[in-house]
Amino acid sequence: MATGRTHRPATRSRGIPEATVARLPLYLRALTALSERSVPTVSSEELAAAAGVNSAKLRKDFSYLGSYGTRGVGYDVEYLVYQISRELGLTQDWPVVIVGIGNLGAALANYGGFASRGFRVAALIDADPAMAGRQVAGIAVQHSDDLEKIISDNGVSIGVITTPPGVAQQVCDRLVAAGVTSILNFAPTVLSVPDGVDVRKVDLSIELQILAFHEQRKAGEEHEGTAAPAAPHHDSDEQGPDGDVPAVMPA
Amino acid sequence: MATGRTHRPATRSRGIPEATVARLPLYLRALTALSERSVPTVSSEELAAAAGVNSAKLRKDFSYLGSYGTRGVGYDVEYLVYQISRELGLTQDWPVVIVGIGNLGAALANYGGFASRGFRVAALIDADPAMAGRQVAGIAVQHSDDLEKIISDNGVSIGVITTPPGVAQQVCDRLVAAGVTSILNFAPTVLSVPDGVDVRKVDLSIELQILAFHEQRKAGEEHEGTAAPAAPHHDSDEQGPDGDVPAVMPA
DNA sequence: ATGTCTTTGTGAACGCGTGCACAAAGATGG
DNA sequence: CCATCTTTGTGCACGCGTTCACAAAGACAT
Repeated sequence: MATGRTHRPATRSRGIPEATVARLPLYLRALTALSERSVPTVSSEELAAAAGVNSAKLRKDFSYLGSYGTRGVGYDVEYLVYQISRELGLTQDWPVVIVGIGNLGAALANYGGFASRGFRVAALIDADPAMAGRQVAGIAVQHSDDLEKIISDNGVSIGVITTPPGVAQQVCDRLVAAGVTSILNFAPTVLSVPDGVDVRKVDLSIELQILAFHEQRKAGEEHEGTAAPAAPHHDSDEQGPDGDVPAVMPA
Repeated sequence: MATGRTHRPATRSRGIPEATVARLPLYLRALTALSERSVPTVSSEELAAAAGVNSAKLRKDFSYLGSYGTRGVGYDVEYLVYQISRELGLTQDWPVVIVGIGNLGAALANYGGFASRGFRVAALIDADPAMAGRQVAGIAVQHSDDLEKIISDNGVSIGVITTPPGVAQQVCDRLVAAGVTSILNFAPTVLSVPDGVDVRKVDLSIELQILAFHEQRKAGEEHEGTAAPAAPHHDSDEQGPDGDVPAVMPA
């Protein structure tokens, strides 16, 4: 995970724990791979190994969905694929808009994972007039002036923000006002949204810093010297005011 | 968040809880913004609001680092920036390699967040001979034949994998064998690594599916009809064998 | 110096998530 | 029909993370 985790605090939606929901896509991916190899059934042990989790955890996760297994045999792959897909809401079509077509936005637009599994890129939106009309991943980029109309015309409820951090909150506000209730945020900003709107963030910078922490732990542990100076040197090299950086997010 | 979270199971490194480590980058970002506005001190309440967390949680987090605040006043911004940076290991230089220079790899190479905060893109690596020598973000792409040499010559310990999922495990194995001990994985694959190697994954597809789950919950709840058919229709539209997709990850 | 006011640091309780370990259930063979 | 074997589903205990609530600590004014 990426990931960060900023959405519903501790609300368990209809008995399915949040931690379980976060693992269902993992199971689904492993099951889809088995399905493509025409494997009919799979045991919790095998599937758990494929998904990289504990088998007891997997069984408990599935128990929240219902009793879909057969003791002594395992789980029917096709049936489970369908059940999980349905539970995750992937049997319906989810139109998605991407706002901010820089390097990252373009990469996501080209991302094959959108097309499969019910997600469909309904529109690409950018504030730069020079971008409007250009084709990215076979889709014409539209200007952000038309954001509200695009959202309502397409019935979009999921938005992806890949803008510079300085404008992320404004974009978010407009998306929410237009009817979007789920946001995937790639900009390094804390978004504030009204109740009922889910935000998940993906933050490369944070992931790297967490890795660096553990890396330092692994490498260090012998030379615990170098006391802290009283006047720290403020290590960011002052690369201009925040909020007007290229297209992908700065630290 | 993002991300998913697959690294150290429950090991608390020297008393700092994993959950706290994951929030330190958030605090650091908020503090850096304050620092740029020359704000001298900040209270736990203000800083918590800026970072989007509970103030009690923030105070407890900081208490693991030591007593850096002043009662009745708050925290010294500059001092705290330094302390957190040091704790996260950001006062040293971390050379990073990116393997797989497709759309996403290129986007990350251009990502400003690398340059600041101690991270430096030491090399870009791709398996395609046609890519070798081309400049991406001002850095020459090198062929993956030289992966081991690049790692050891630059003393790289952090690797970023943005390859198609079919080759992610091989790339991972080679990175680890060459000395990399922290991996940020963007490929939708479960990587298996030996003990002592940290893996964090960022998975767009999983994040979207989690959003879809909650979105379905919000929208539904009234028409709980449409019983499950016995023979599910296997909704992925069979877009070819897994493992040979463009450059960014499929579902 | 003393009192008041603000804000930190933390003890304690609670809830969620994880993993063990086993009983129940069904398949399979004789 | 019965015995055996495999695998699920889950009760239970434990540990981590979160939050409340308050005592301790310092700033500041008088």
